[in-house]
Amino acid sequence: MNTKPEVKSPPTALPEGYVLEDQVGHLIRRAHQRHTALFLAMIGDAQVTTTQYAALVKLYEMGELSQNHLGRLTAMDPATIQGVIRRLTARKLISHRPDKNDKRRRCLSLTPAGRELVARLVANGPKVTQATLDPLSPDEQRQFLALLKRLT
Amino acid sequence: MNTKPEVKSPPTALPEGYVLEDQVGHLIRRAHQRHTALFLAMIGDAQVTTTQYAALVKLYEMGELSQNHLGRLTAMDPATIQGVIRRLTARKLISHRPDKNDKRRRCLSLTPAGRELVARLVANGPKVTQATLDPLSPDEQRQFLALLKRLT
DNA sequence: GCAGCATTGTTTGCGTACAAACGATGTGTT
DNA sequence: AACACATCGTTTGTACGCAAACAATGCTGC
Repeated sequence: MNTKPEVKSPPTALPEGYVLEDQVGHLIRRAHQRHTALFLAMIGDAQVTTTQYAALVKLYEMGELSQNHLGRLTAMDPATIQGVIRRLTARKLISHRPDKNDKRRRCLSLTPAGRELVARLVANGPKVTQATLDPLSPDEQRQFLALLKRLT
Repeated sequence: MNTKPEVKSPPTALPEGYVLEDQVGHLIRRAHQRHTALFLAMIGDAQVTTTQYAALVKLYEMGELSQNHLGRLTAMDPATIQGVIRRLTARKLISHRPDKNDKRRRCLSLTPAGRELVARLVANGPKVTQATLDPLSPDEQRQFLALLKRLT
């Protein structure tokens, strides 16, 4: 028993009522962790991450897109979307061809396998959303989503 | 003639009302991105990330902690907290000594420089929180935090 | 035409985030 | 004591996330 029972108050106290666990940033981070875990557990056997899923769904929805444009639509910067697309291309879920009018661009689109995968995974999308929001009542879920949407 | 001008509707439509941008996961991810950006811009000149800040504040508050224990208190798994502590130790903000009773443990604590830094940064903590929640009214902020807290 | 500026995509470097496997140590059971 | 099992911290490998710098290409104004 060498640990002193009272290590409680630091030399300088934290600001009144400042509790790390109650800070928005910390709560958002933990909610994000929880959602990611639920997603990976529920989305299906395919090894697809949340960001990969977002890219695939957006391509499914929009058809052909340039890489940076897709990144903007899914909130990924150019360096990040580059890696995501590289991995999905390596798995033959995405194909690309040069743009006719703009030699800088890569026109991205889903392969048949990619379309098939999205069609299969998207059925589980709402289930993941529901599981994430499960601790809240339907009314609270609507409130939460409305407020969260304004914080972006 | 196989070039179809209309790439609009995918071979199989997405589920009714399924909009990627409205999914909780996507919204939480973007809120997290926004908060991180605000934090880095507002927390001060010190090059400290959100997770490093969490570790430092928790050590300030609790005194001496083992590495994994600190990880649990800040929602980081052993592999993640290891990297965080390694970097903070390299910057001489954290020191460690072996535990007398348990040879597996590293007893972590803040150095004087670490305590000084926390005391300085923590003053900006509430400002970051406020900036993050700024789009909401005070009432909405309370609602949002109460709901968010239940999603963890 | 062309000079300046913007955009596209790439690379490097750093920092989370987590799964999986590992060696060392602690603990509880028999 | 010996065994099984849990916990502590580490390492490796993969995947975001972003800053910064870069070359290639496009665009706009003069």
